Amino acid sequence: MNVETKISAVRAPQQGRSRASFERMLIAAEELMSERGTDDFTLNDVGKRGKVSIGSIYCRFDSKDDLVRAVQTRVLERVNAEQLAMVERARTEASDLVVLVDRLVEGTAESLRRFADVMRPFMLRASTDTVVAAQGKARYVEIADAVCAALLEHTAEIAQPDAERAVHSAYRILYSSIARYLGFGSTMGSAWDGDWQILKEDLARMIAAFLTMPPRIA
Amino acid sequence: MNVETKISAVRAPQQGRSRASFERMLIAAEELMSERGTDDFTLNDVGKRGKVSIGSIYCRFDSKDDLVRAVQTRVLERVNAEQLAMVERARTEASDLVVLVDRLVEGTAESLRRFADVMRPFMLRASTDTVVAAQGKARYVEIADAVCAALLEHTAEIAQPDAERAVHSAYRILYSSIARYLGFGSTMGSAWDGDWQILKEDLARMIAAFLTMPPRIA
Amino acid sequence: MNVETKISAVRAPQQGRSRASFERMLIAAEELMSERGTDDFTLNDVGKRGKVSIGSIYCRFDSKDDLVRAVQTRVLERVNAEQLAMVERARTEASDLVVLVDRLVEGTAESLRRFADVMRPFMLRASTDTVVAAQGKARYVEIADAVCAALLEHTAEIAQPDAERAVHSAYRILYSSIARYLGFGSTMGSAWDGDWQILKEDLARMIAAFLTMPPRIA
Amino acid sequence: MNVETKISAVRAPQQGRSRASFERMLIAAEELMSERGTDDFTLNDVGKRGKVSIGSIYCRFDSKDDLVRAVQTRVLERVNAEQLAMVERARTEASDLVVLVDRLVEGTAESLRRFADVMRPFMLRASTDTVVAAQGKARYVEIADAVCAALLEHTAEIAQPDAERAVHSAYRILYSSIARYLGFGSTMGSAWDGDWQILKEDLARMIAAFLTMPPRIA
DNA sequence: TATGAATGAGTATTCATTCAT
DNA sequence: GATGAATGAATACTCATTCAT
Repeated sequence: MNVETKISAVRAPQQGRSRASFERMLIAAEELMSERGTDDFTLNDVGKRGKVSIGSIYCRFDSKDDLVRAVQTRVLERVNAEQLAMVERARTEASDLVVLVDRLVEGTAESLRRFADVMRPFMLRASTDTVVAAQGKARYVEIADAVCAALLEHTAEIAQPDAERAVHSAYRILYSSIARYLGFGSTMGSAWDGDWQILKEDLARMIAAFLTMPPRIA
Repeated sequence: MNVETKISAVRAPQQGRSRASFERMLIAAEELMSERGTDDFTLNDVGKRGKVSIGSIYCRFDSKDDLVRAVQTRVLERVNAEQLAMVERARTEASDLVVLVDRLVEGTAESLRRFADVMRPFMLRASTDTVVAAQGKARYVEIADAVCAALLEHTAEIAQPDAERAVHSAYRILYSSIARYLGFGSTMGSAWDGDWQILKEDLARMIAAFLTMPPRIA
Repeated sequence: MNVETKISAVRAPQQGRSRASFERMLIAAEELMSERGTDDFTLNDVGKRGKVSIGSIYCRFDSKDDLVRAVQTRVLERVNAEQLAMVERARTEASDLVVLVDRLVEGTAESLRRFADVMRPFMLRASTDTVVAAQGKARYVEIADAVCAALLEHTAEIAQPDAERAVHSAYRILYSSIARYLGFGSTMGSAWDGDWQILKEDLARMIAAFLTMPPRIA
Repeated sequence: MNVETKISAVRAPQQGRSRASFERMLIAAEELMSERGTDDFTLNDVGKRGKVSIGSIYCRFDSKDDLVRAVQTRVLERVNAEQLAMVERARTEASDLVVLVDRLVEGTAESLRRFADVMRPFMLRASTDTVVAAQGKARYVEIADAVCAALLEHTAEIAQPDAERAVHSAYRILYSSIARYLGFGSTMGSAWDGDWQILKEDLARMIAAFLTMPPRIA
C-alpha cells in the first residue's frame, strides 16, 4: 500500500458517454471496497464489474491509490451531507441541551451505522495512507464543528468552565464510541460486546451528565 | 489475508539454542509488524532481521498467519499483565469512586499509549482475521472485567440505577476513545485532533459525571 | 500435481500478434515437456523459451495444469488426424484381412513411434491426472473404433465367434505392446529388450492368427 | 527427479534394533509410494510413519532416490519369487502347450494384479530414472526367461519357424497388455476400457493361435 | 481516447539435505 | 550411531502498471 502524499489527480470527464463510464468505475470500486476492503480487489475486478477497460481507469486515475481516494471523496460527500442535515434538524427542533444531546447522539449513531459498510474501508486504510487520513480528518472536522456549534447555542446550560472544549471532547468521545462499535477500527470484529441500544442511551446520558454537571472543586 | 478459524499451532522449543532463534523470530516479526503492519512484511524479512532461515520459521509456524497470531498472543500477554497490575494498584490505592476513575483513566490511557505501536497492527487486522479478532476480544474482556469489578467496589457511590451496566458502558467508551486517539481504528491517522491531556481529563470527568449524577426523571 | 476435474479454460486469441505469442507458449511448453516430462519444467522456462512473460501465460491459462492439458489437446489432435488417415488408407487399399492387419500394425506402430516423444509425458501423467487420463482415453477410443470398423469390414474372414470382441481385443493388445515398447508406460526405459522389426512382425502374425484361427472346441 | 546412474549405496545393518528401524523405513516408504507414487511423499513422511528420524534414513541411504531404489529391489524380489514359483507350477502341471499357455497367462495376470499397487510407482518412474529402469528390466528378463523356457519344453507343438523368438514375442505381448491394463504405464487411468476376464481369455487364445498356427507362406 | 494483452517483480510455501548436539 | 532443527534454493501464481493497436 503506497502512502503517497501526492494529491490525487482525477480527470473527470464532462461529456455523456465518458461521464457514464467514469461513474461506473467509481460505483464498481465503491461496491468492491465495501465488500472486500481497500486491498482485496483488483483493478481487473473494477473493470469487469463496471464494464470498463483497465486502460480507461488509468485514463482517469494515476494509480489504484488514486481511485481509492476518489471513491473516498464521493463517499464522504454523501456522509457529510446527511450528517450536516441531521445536525441542522436537531438544532432547530431541540428545545433544550439535554434533548439536543439525545437527538445528536441518536442521529450521529444511526447515520454512521447506515454508512458503516462504505466508510469502514477508508477508516482502516487511514492508518497507512496519509492522504486518505487527511481527507477523512477534514471531513470529520466539518461535522464536529457543526455539532459543536449546535451545542454551543445552549452554552448557558453547560456547566463546564470551558464550554467549547467540553463540546469538542463530547463529540470526539461520541464519534469514537460509535465508530468502534461499527467496527471501523474494528478491534474485535464488528460485532462488539454490548448492545447498540444501550450504547446509544449511555452515551447520551454520559454526555448530558458531563455537560450539565459542574466539575468538582479541586 | 486468510481468515482461517483454525487455531494457531505453534511449536515452541524449550532448549537453549532453539529457544533463542525462536525468540528472535518472534521479536523480528513483532518489530516488522509495528513498523509496517501485518501485511507489508515478508517472511524473508523476518528471516533476515532475526538471523533465521525461512525454513526455521516454517518449522515453528504453519503459515505466516500463524506467526502473526503467535506474535499477537505474546503482545497481548504483556499488555494484559501490565493493565491488570495497573487496575490492581488503582483499586487498592483509590479512596473513593472519583479518584478511582481518575486513576483508571490515566492508567489505561498511558498503558495503551505505551503499547500503541505493537497493538495497532492487530487491531487493524482484526477486521479481516477472525482469529485475531477473537483473541483480541477475549483479552479485552479480561481487562474490562477487572476494571468494572474495581469500580463496582464503590457501588454505593454510583447513582445510575443499573451499576453493572453503567461501569461497562463507561469502560467501553473509555477504551474506544483512547484507542481511536492512538490510531488503532485510526480513522484519521494517529495524529488526531485535540490534545492527549485534554482527552484524558475530559474522559475522567465525563465518566465521573455519568456514574455519580442520577439520571433525570423522564 | 493437482488432479482437478475442472475442464481447462483456455483463452485462445485470434489476432496476429497475440496468436503468435500464444503459439510460441504452446510450442515451448510442448518442447519442454517432450524433453523433461510434465513436471520438470517451470512456467519461467516456458516464458524464456517462448519469449513470453509468465503473466502472458496466465492470461491464457488458469494454471500450469491447464497449460499441460492444452498442449495435450493439441498433440492428440495431430496424432489422431494422422492415425485416422492411416486407418482410412489401409482400409481402402487392403484386399483381405491379413493384409489389412499387416498394414494396420505397421501404420499404428510407425505413427505412434513418430509421436512417442510428445505423447510420452501425457501417458505418464495420466496415472495421476484424471483430466489428462480422460482426454487420452477419449482420443484412444476414437482410433480404436476406426481400426475396429475397418477390421469388421472383413467379418467373413474372422473365425472368432464374437468378431466385435475379437477385433477390440486385438487392437488393445496391439496398442499396449507398441506403447510399452515406446516407453509410454515405460517399465524398463524406452530402450526395451527385443527389436522393433520383430515386434511389429510378430504382432501382425499373432493378430492374424487370432482372428483367422477358429477357437479350439472346449 | 535425479536420474543418477550411480549405483545405490545402501548400508543395511545386521543388528536387532538397527535392523528393525531399517525395516520400518523400507516398509513406510513402500506404503507411501503405493499410495502416492514415487514423488508425492517426503522423507519426513517416511520418518513419521516409520517412527524413524530423518537422520537415520540418511545414515542408511545416500539420498531419497537411493531409498526409492532400495524399495524397488525388495518389491521385485517378492514379485519375482512369486512369479517364478507360478511358472514352475504351471510348467510341471500342464500337459500340452495350449494348457500351459492358459495357465501362464492366468498366473502372470493374477500375479501382476496382486502386485499392481506396489509395482506401479516404479514402472512410472522408470521412464525418468535409468537405475530404476535397469533394475526393472533385469528382473523382467528373469521371469521372461523362465516363462520362455517352460514354453520351449513344448517346441514340438510350436508351429512358428523360430520358436525361441516366438515365445519371447508372446511373453512380451502378454506382459505389455497386462501391465497396461493394470495402469503401469497407465495411459488412460488404471480402469481401462474392456474387461479383465476378456483380456485374459483373448490373450490366451491369441498366444495359443500364434504359437500353433503355421505362418502363411509368403 | 479507449482497449486489454503483456509485463515481471514480488511472495508464501515446500522439502531434500546438512550438521550440531 | 541417532536425532530432528535448521537451511535455502526453487516454484507457482498475482496484479499494478504499461503500451501497441
